[in-house]
Amino acid sequence: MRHNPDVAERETRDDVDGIVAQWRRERPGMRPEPMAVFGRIYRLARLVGDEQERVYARWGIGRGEFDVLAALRRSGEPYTLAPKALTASLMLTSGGMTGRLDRLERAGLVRRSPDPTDRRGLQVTLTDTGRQVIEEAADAGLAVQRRILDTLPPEDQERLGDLLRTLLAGAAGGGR
Amino acid sequence: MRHNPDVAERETRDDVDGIVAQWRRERPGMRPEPMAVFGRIYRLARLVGDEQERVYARWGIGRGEFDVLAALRRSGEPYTLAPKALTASLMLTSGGMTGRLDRLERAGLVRRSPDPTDRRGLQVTLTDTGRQVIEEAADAGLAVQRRILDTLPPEDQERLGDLLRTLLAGAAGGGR
DNA sequence: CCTAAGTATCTTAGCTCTAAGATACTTATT
DNA sequence: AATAAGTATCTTAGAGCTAAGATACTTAGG
Repeated sequence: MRHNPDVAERETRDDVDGIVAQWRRERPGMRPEPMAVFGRIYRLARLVGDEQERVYARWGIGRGEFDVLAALRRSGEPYTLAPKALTASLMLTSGGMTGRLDRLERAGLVRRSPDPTDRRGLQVTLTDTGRQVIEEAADAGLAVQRRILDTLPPEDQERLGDLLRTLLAGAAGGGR
Repeated sequence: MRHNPDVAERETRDDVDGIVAQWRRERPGMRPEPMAVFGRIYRLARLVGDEQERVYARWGIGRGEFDVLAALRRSGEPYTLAPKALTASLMLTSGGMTGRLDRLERAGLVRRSPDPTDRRGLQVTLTDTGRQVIEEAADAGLAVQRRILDTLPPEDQERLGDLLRTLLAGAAGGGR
């Protein structure tokens, strides 16, 4: 089907184009064009996300743990944040964060200590091992992204980032 | 921060730009540019996906159930597919598909019947109610996508779809 | 035919998440 | 001070997924 000579002129059809065409055939008047964008966004998120997750497994962590370690590392010295801040920036419930921190602490990648200024609170700090793990895993995950992104020439990479920035602003702003 | 006059000239910074800048400050030489694309793809998938899910809830279904009903509806008359085919096209394990079909059958949206030509197999068929639900829910979900996509002018919408098609081909091809 | 290998579906155990709520501490009001 | 309201974290129950494997049927090879 993909190599049908009838469509050789525009050899850029993919599964998503097929789905859009099916809807058009089944329900004329539906105008399913937006699916061509969001269908691909969903598939890319899943495909690339799964591939990055397989890479992170080398260090014994999943995507969720990676995100926590990355937030701590990015925050700079002393690599310390409150669970509350992590919960907010990773858009997670407090229960989910408790679980991630339990796993990371058990693996020796973070340390929990009491907040000296507020006895309700905690501080979560990257251990030396944790810092080493996140730096190696982040480089490996980035290499996965770079290899896929290099399908596009540099000027298209930048143009794609710009279009997505605008779209994300529309989704984040309008969706409340 | 977003309305800091110092950055008024390029008033297009978002959270993802901030994350990229943090990595650059913390680890010079990391070249985190690909995150500007994939970070936004992940966020869009989550934000728009969650919003569509809230819409589907009006009909008592989640994203998973929606995808099954949509695959059946798109396939055309007689709206029948084998669980095996659904499992493959939705990239799900057989256990996950069993669960979705159980819920859909309990809700009266699909019917399971034996495959007349292969006694190992089943056929899953959309009920009349199921067909009505998927048509209404698909229109409502599409409206969510269209509202967000219309942040971009029509020519950018098309350009974005083309860039994503190329990127998805690179991810699906290279990732094996 | 008969056996071995293959295929389709369901079952079970374990994982991670959310939603709701409990606990413990802090801040604001009187 | 004393009380009420607010905040940070953890706990619990339930949903939906995957991985592994059980069951039942089909197909291929001798």
